[in-house]
Amino acid sequence: MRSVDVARLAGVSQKTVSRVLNDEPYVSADVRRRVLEAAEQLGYRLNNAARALASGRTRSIGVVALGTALYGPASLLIGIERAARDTGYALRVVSTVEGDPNGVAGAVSSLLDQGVDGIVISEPIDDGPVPVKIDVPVLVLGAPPSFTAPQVLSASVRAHDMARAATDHLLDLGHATVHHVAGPQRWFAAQDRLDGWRTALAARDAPEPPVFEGDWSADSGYAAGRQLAQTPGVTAVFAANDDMAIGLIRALVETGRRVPEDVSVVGFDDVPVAPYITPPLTTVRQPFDAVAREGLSLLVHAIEKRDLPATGGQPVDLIVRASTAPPPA
Amino acid sequence: MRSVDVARLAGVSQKTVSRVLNDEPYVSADVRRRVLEAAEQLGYRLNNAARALASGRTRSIGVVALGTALYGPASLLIGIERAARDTGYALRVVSTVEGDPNGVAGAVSSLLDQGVDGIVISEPIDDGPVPVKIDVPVLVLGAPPSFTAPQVLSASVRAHDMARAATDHLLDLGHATVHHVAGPQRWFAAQDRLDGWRTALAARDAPEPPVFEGDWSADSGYAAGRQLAQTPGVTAVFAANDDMAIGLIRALVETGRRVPEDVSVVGFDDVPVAPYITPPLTTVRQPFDAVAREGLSLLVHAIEKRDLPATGGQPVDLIVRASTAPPPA
DNA sequence: ATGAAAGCGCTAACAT
DNA sequence: ATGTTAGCGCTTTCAT
Repeated sequence: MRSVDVARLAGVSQKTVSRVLNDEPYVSADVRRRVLEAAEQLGYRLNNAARALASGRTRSIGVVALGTALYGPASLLIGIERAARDTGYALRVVSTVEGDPNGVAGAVSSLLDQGVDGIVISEPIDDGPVPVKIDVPVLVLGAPPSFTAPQVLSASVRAHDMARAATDHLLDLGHATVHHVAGPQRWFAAQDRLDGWRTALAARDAPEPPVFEGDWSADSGYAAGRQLAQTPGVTAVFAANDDMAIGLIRALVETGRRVPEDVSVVGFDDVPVAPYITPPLTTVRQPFDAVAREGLSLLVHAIEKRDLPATGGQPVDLIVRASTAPPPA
Repeated sequence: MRSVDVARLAGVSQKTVSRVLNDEPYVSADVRRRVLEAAEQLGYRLNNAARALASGRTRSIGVVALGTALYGPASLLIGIERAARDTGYALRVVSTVEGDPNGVAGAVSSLLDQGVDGIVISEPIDDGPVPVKIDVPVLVLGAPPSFTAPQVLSASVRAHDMARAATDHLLDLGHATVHHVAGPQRWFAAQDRLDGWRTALAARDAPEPPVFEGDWSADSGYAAGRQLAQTPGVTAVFAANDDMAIGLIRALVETGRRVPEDVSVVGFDDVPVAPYITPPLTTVRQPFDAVAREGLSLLVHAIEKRDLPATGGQPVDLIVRASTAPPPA
């Protein structure tokens, strides 16, 4: 079934059907109603391929996501989906696998093959340059813009500020310094958090202890914890995500350290179980939805060159629970 | 740029370019090489909209996902993406929001508007009938087939068997019965787990205690735990997911019950932090990737009417850690 | 306010 | 093994 069938039934031209279905002006109310009725009756849907071919626009946005169910990336993806839906764009998703040599470049290329009006690269890993010629606007969420494209937009997830707030919280409590269990440094997200931590320490002239680099897993947090437990003078640790914080706490407790009496721990993300582990975890919550909305409105603006909605910066959301306390006397 | 440009550069007809780029037979090696070179040199990509329009196939699969970052749904989505990619289909994602009156029907409709060759409905919520005429094959993951479509396939996530194994484990340990903290019963996934639990109890003639219904959150598990703590005779609890199990354990511990000495707890999912909470959680691991691969190969088969790869059933993966033990004497 | 005609860039069907 | 000819079902452009 095609729009001509609808046209015939409504007694108008095919073009008029097109006008009505695209909400174009200059259609009389009566004709509009008749067309809508005919379409309804026929169960007609516009053919998207034909639309895309004729107009050169696909009305879709491609997302390069990380192929992981980790809370942060997964939440951001959900946020992007919601935001995209609100803008009227469909979503095409490709994910990159860690260690894939093609990485982001391959993912972007596959989106370009599919045809998209814009691309979102969600918290990419630092894979080196992306050697793909991109001719649509690109939004990079949570990484420095480093792509070859006519328009590269970026929206910050403000991980730096949040990491700084987490570290400051510990410093405010009286700790002489704060240790850091970092995420894998190939991730920009991990780099940002480490930088924020570093900035906070520097601002107070606190010594910067060596960093433990994990891989986001509770497993790696646990390993870091075993080492930290043997390191003298550790009274406060900032972990780059909650999972590592949880592994860390487990290691600390197993080796006889009390949390928070002996060692304070702060996580990052505020995963849903954070309030229910022992002890309830102090952490910082990322405004995924706000970041996604803000970023997508930039992207859609770039695609359509339309008016840009104002965006208010999000406050950093530090959630103090029971895993942090002043240092032991 | 169009394929004719490539054809001109390679000195062949446009159709030959089409042949080469679609890996069709009857092209000489030499011509193939020349075409590929010309395409490469021009940075040419096939126009997907034109392809779709001409062929009637979009080479894409639509997914109706749940708009949540919960570990289970998120993992399944990742699995679907990976599996789809392996089959050569692009992915279009729409998510349903809990409580959306349009629900699955709206999501499916939007996929149909976009144009997809097949649809995957991932662990849907029981929203009642889906009043959409679907003319492409539909794969339903983890729910009874209840859609109007020419071909409804379904792949089981085997939650029933897994719930049964979890319950059996507790019964094997000597517990007289097992309490259940269920997921929201509007979710088929929650219904399945409850059924599996019920089946296990019935098979041993164990009494079936009243069920606590949570909402998957640690929060609701905690609430159930506070109540369970006041219920006499509770020595074993099976929670429908790990998050609820974690909240549950917290409540139990807060009210002076030891886990597992007084009360054993089994979760469901094997979230990454499960080994690191206190006590390490006994749980059952879902084979998301296998389910997704199996389901998608069914779907692709239905789309292409091609040979169906053999699929081996997945064994139930019960992971016994420290949260379960025999009942107190 | 509405319509007619001309593509959009491919694939399908049919030559050769 | 390669080329030719028609569409696919819309939107665009230009009339009216």
